[in-house]
Amino acid sequence: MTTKKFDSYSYLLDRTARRVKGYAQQRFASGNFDITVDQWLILKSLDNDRYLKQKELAEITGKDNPTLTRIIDLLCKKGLTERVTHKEDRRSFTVHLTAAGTVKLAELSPQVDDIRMKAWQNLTEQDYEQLKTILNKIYQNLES
Amino acid sequence: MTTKKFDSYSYLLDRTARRVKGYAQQRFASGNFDITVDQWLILKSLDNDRYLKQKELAEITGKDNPTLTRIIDLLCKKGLTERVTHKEDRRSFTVHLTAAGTVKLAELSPQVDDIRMKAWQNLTEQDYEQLKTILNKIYQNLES
DNA sequence: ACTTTTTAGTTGTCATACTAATTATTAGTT
DNA sequence: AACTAATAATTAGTATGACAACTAAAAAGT
Repeated sequence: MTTKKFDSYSYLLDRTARRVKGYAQQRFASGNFDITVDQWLILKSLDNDRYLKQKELAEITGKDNPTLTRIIDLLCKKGLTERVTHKEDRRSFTVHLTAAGTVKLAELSPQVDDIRMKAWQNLTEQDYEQLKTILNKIYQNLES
Repeated sequence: MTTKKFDSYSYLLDRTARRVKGYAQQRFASGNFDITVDQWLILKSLDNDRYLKQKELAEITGKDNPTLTRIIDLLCKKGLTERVTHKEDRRSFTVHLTAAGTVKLAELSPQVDDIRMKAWQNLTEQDYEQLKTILNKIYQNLES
C-alpha cells in the first residue's frame, strides 16, 4: 500500500511550516518587533503606498476574511494601518499604512530577511526551485 | 539581494500546509467523521493497543503539552480515548484507545489514506523524496 | 532526611484558522 | 422601480498553537 505514506507527508509538511513560523515568531519576540509574523505579512503587502481592499489583502496573503478583519483590527490598534472608506463601494474599506506603519516596515525589513534566511541555509539553489515547484503542484491539486 | 525571496518561500510553505490540512478537514466534515485532522493524528498514534504518556504523544505528534491536553480532552469527551493513571508515575496518565476509538480508527483509516492521497497526485516518486529531504533539512536548520 | 530542581500535566491568555450566520450595500433580473 | 442574488466586512463559535504560570509529584544534590 503506497497510500499510507501520504498521511505522514502531510504531517511532515505541517510540522515544518509550524517550525518555520514559530522560529520567526520567536525572533520577532526577542527583537521586540511588537508584531506577529502574520501581521508582518500584511504590512509587507501594503508597501509602496498601496490602498488595498480587505478582500484583495485576503487574496494576496492567502487568509480568509474573518482572519483578515482581526489582523487589521490589531494593526489599526497598534497604529500601523488605517481603514479608509472606499469611495465607490461603501461596503469596502481600503487599508493603508500609517506613517508609523511605513517606518516599522522599513525598520524591520532587513531584520526579517535575515531571520527568514536561517530556515533555508544549506539548501541549494536547486532545492529552492524544487521545493517551490512541488509546493505549487500540491496547492493546485487541492484547488477548488 | 537573494535574501528577499526567503520571506516568500516561508509564505508559500505556510499557505500550502494550511491548504493540505484544510482540504482534509473539509473532507472529514463532509464525511461526518466527527473528528478533526489533529485528533485523527492522535488516534493513529495510539494504534496497536498502545498506552502512551501525553508527553510521548506530544513528542510523536509534534505538539506541545497544552495543545495535547486539549485534544485529549476532546477525544475523551467523544469517548474515543481514555486516560489511565500511570502505575509508577503518579504525575502521568497514559492515553489509550477505547473500543469505540479502535472502531473509529479502523473505519476511517482507508478513507483518510484516500483523502490524503489527493494532495500528492501528479507528483513523482522523486518529488516525494526531494520534498521529504528538503523539509527535513529546513526543520533541522531551526532545531534549537 | 531535607532541600532543590525537574518533570508531567493543567489552566489561562492571546493570535490564528475555519465555518456559519448577519448586516449593509451593490449588481442583476424581471 | 421592485425584487432577488451576490458581495464586503463583521461577529460568533470552536479548534489549534504558542507562551507563561501553576500544581503535584518525582529525581537529584547535599
